[in-house]
Amino acid sequence: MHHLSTTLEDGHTLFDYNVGLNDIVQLLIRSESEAPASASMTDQDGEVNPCAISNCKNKVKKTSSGSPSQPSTSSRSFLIDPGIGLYKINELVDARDVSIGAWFEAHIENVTRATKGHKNGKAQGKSSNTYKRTNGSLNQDHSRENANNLDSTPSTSYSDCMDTEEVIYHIKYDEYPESGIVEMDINNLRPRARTILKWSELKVGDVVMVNYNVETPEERGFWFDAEITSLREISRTNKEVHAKILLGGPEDTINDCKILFIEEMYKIEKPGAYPLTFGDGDFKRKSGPECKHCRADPDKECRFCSCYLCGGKQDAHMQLLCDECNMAYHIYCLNPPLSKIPEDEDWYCPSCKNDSNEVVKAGEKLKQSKKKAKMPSASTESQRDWGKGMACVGRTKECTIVPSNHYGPIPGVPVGTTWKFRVQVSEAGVHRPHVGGIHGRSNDGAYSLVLAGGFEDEVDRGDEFTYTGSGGRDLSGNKRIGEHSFDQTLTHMNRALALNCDAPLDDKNGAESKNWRAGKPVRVVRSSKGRRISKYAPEEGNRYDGIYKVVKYWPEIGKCGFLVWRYLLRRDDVEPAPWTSEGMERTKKLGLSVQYPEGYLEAMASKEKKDKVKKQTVKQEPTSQSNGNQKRTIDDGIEEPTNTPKAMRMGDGGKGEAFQLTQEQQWLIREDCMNQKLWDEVLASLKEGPNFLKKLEQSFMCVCCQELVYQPVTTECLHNVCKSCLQRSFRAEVFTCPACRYDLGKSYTMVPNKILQTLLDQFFPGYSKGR
DNA sequence: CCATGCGCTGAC
DNA sequence: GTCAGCGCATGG
Repeated sequence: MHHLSTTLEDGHTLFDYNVGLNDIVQLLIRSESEAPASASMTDQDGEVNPCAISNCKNKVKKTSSGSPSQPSTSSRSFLIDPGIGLYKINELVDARDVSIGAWFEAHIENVTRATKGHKNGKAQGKSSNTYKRTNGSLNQDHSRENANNLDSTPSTSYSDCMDTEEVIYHIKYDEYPESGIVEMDINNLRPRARTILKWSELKVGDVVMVNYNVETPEERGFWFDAEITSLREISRTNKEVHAKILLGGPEDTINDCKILFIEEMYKIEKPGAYPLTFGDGDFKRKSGPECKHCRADPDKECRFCSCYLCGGKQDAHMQLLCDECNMAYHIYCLNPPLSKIPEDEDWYCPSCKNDSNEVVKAGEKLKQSKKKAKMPSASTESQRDWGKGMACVGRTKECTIVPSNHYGPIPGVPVGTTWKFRVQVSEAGVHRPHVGGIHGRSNDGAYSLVLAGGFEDEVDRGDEFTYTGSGGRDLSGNKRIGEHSFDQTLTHMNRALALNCDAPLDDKNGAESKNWRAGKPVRVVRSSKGRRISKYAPEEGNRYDGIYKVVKYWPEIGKCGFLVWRYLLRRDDVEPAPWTSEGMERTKKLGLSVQYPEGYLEAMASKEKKDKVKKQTVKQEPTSQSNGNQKRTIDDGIEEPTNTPKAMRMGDGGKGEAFQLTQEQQWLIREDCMNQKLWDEVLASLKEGPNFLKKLEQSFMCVCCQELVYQPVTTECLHNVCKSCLQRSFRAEVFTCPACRYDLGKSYTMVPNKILQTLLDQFFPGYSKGR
């Protein structure tokens, strides 16, 4: 059983929630109308003495059974719901010097668990009375007639309650000389708080009640006492608040929690010091002169009914109360004044009012972000829909089998693979930037580049080519490429590419490698745009041509008249180049052809068809409008294109060349006997060539992180989960298999499957980088 | 956050 | 055919 408790000033502990089913707890009740300072209420140990409550007998409400005579017993059991430790007394059935509706502090002192089905529980022998919860409030059950004879009929209702599925709590309080039955309205639990705080009043050191959105490593969704430790103003009505969450004893305190949201904010003062009449929600907009707080005493200052602007209490019916700060305002004191009370439910005073445009209402999407507002499109009146074509689309997929800083081939992407658009090349992970020519990191190296014939003075001999760095272009006017207008420097991507060369970096004269093959590998993509200077460029789209190495790099004055950094790259790949006869044969075998974005060809075909129709019958009205919201779709043509190009039917990957396993891989697969079934399935797709790797990736995907398993633990139930994912699960005290919920047991030892890890590292080189 | 960028397409 | 100028991904 987990206790969440709060220590009161008087040293008592309040259990705030999570009192378990059938728990028996001890409860002390004290009256707010009887000052706790009263000597009769506090004994020598400083204990609150509940006897004080029964001292006054002038307000007696008799039970339906009539007699208020009480057996002298030392304990009582009551039913309450778990809560904050404060319960509202709705009905008094015994002498209490309190008025109906007053708030009491209930002190849960001790919790013991009663066994379900145990008829009398621990309360047996002592008196016990139980209440059953119905309709969300506590109603005394049919044992009420036993109230005056509890000892003789100890809790017939107790067993009744046990038969129900309701959660029942027994609260026992000590040394109560006269039996009394207090009905508790558990739906109206209020925090032990006294003063409503508004943001402006909140100070470091205040203790407030918070619930739900508290960022703590513990569970959410409960009430906490939070002692404010820091405050930072974000706006007039919003603050970033950090607090110390007080769960229970000092060891249960969580020191620095960011409070995301304070549901209700009350300052907790001395327990029992303030009549708890606030928070009923009915003083938002007053209709009469009566104020709950000052009782409309004209001499009494009251922030709830004195106009914040004129200070007057008059014309209460013309006062508005701010929903945020609860301050009162005469409608005629406002600037501009209002002629009548607004119909609208919510009203915010001038200092709390927010721009309604900034408010995100239920069901609405977030308002345009700052980023969006800063975008060039926000400040032009251009009507062009940039999202319609391929000019400005975003990715729809992301390559995750290798990290973005992966050197070398992308597993499953053979040389010769061709994509129509650069964004697809990015999605495949072959060359990530949409626009840039070089992908790299200035302190690491370059991973890939695109040959697109941007510089006339570049030479391409297929297995060797010269390349020019980036920069030196005038990009004013929000361009992505532009005129050469200044010298390039060996920084950013230029520096990255230079680092690939197996020679110490020299940003003045350049450098040449002694052993060019020792340099870092660069994936090279040739674009059809390069055709103007190179016969090796593909006819259409962007083709992956394999791995090259940087042989040397040097600065020179280019044809453009400015200094450029030039690089010599040489091919170093076992896969044949696409333009060789061997390569062409392989391309054919693998069925590699230009890949188009999903739906692209259909859309193009349907657009062409429409254009024809338009041309032929100019008078005819267009049939449908294209959907501007659908990116990646030139047109939402539904009809099947009449002559779908061959490439479409090919799909991706293609078929033909079977995937070859090395001897070692075959042996390792046989050794991984726990995954034999999975391997059998995967090996069945060996003949599908590149699809084999896709199948492999699917079969060994971790159910937790949805990525290829890393340091896989093969469970007894034959599932593969990343060790770190499984550890996370165990930390959350979930000791079952994440895939099938098979109980692994708390003491399960996680042994990574090294054979599987070796295999996956071979098939997907570098995938574990950054994991 | 800001700077960079060998694409892409509708409008002219 | 030419060209302005956009979103987006990426690195720093």
